[in-house]
Amino acid sequence: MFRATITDIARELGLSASTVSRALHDHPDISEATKTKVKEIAARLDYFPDSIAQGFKKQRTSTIGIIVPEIQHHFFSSAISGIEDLAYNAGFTIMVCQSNEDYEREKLNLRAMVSNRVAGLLVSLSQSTMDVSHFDILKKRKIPVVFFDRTHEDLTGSQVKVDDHNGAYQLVSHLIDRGYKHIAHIAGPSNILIGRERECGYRDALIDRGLTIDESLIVRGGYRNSDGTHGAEKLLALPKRPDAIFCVNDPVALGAYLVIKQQGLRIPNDIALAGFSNNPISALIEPPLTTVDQMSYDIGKSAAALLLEQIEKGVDNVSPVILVKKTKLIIRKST
Amino acid sequence: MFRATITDIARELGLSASTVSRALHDHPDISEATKTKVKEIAARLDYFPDSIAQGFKKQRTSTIGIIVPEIQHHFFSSAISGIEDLAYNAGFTIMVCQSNEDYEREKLNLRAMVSNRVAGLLVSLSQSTMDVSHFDILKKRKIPVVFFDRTHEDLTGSQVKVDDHNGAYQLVSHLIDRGYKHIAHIAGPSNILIGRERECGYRDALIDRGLTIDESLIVRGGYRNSDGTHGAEKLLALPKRPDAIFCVNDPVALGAYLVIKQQGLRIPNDIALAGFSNNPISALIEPPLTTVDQMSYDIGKSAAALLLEQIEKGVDNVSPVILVKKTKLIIRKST
DNA sequence: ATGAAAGCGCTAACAG
DNA sequence: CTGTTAGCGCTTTCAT
Repeated sequence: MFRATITDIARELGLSASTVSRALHDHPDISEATKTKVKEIAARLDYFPDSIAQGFKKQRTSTIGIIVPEIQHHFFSSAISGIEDLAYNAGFTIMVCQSNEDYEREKLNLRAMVSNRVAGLLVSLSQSTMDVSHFDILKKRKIPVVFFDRTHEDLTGSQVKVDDHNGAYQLVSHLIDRGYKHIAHIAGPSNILIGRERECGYRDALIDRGLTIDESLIVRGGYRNSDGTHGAEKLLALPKRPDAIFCVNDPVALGAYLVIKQQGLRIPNDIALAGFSNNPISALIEPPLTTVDQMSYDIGKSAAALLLEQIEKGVDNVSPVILVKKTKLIIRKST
Repeated sequence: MFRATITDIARELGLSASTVSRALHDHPDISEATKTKVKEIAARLDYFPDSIAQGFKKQRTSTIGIIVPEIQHHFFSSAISGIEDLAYNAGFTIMVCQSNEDYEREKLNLRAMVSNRVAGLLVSLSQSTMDVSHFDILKKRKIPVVFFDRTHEDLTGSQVKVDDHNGAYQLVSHLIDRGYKHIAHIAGPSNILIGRERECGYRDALIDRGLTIDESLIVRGGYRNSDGTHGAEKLLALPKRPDAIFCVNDPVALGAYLVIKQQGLRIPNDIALAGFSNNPISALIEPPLTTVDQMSYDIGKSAAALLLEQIEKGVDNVSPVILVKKTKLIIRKST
């Protein structure tokens, strides 16, 4: 039940705590001789720094906070994995909260993060977040933040996302090329940019190819499985059934997939289906799903890299950027 | 750039910091009048406690540490989600590290957790962890810990897992009932208990039903997708091909699934396939996979509940338990 | 019912 | 090259 502190090492060697601290940090002022001695004793006593004490003193920890809607959503768990890998290599640990798509919980998560003096924050918004002013506190406290994937137009910090508009545009163009004429869209909520941009890509593709937009073919929901189920049920009940459905993301597409199968319809013969995100599961269903690769792991890594830069250089010395990654259309048998 | 502290509130009211601290914590000594005043000012100044300072003072934070092999594995991300939900309700936040199945990284993760003075730790071992003595530090520091899913026989703390032996036994019995005679097993590494117990369940089921065990039908690997691929390749190249394969978990089964499909074999007609964990993906492939439900989210919640109890009552006042959850056999078309 | 004071472990002026 | 000192925000014992 003994925990070695810097003072223990100092006492052992008849040095001061500050010298030991400096030696441990390879401060140039300290002689090689003492550095060696200090490190020797440190190793012998199995000393390792108390991150909490350091964080307290320095007013900032080596922890990166992450707020996502749902941890178990593949896109996010994969992004978190990318963040963790990068953070680990930079000597940071991650603290994760999930908003469960709930605005109030997102606000509390944010407080917890600030309260824990995270060095920086990585955020993907909940689908129910309309107002983003709670993030103002970060600017006030000079806490670096990078938003990824689920962003909002009123946000001022850096952002990392894929080119949602273009990804959707390409996908819908592909559907048109295949000869589909009545292409429906199960859209996301309009407060979150990715939802709006994917819908916009969908609309623009139709318009550019001379097709008319039928508003009854656009149903709006959230980003979850169940939203796909409900959306598909509505669409399939339409008097003139669509011949293709483009879903705002893969979880929604999978929800739709189940409904289509249940109703005994064949994909793509009776109705084509496409998603967005390229979850691993989409390659394995039968038929495999056409989708847009969103490079979740890379998005996580890029967002973390941007954040680390801000942490290192100071939030005031880095101007916010919006990093837009290219998507890749993955054509499979569902279209 | 102003952050209200307890001292600010104290100054504002002409009180001492200690009184304010007590008022904020609803200490019985403090009069209702001052409590009200303090809370009023606290709200006005948008005060909220500095968790780091609290943790520093109290020698323990309100953070629960989690170490898992891979965050993006559905079983783990789902368990983490369960942990986070429970932790959130109890006023804790979670800190997550992934070992990437690497023993050395697991050791460093552990240090980071201790260094961050987590209130308690939830651990699932990496597949390369043979020796678990690095966890001794937790006992020395009296840090509560609960191991879940991937455990090891030398571990002393509490554990939460499913009845792996029975789950495998039931599954293999089902295969025998179906008439399969040459049932192969792609097994996990033997250092981790779940691997050994699932294998044991497999062996016992065969023996109890009077079938002989053919060691050449047992191939050993890890817990990842690629292990399933390699395992299946070996098994399918055998002179006498097995008529069924039971895989140590769903990711491995999916790796095997791809190989079987690639080789043009039909499931289950040419060869049956079964997994373990009931990843959502396993219900959606064609044919859907027979598997064993492992209730990942619940395992996470139960482990977290056990941990919180230890944190609350003190690690010395709770005797370690091993919680074994019942599994549920999910029979689908792949068998 | 409230205050004074000490201290958790570490770092960083400032001083020598 | 090394030591002294102060203090980060909070809790808690001991006074009053």
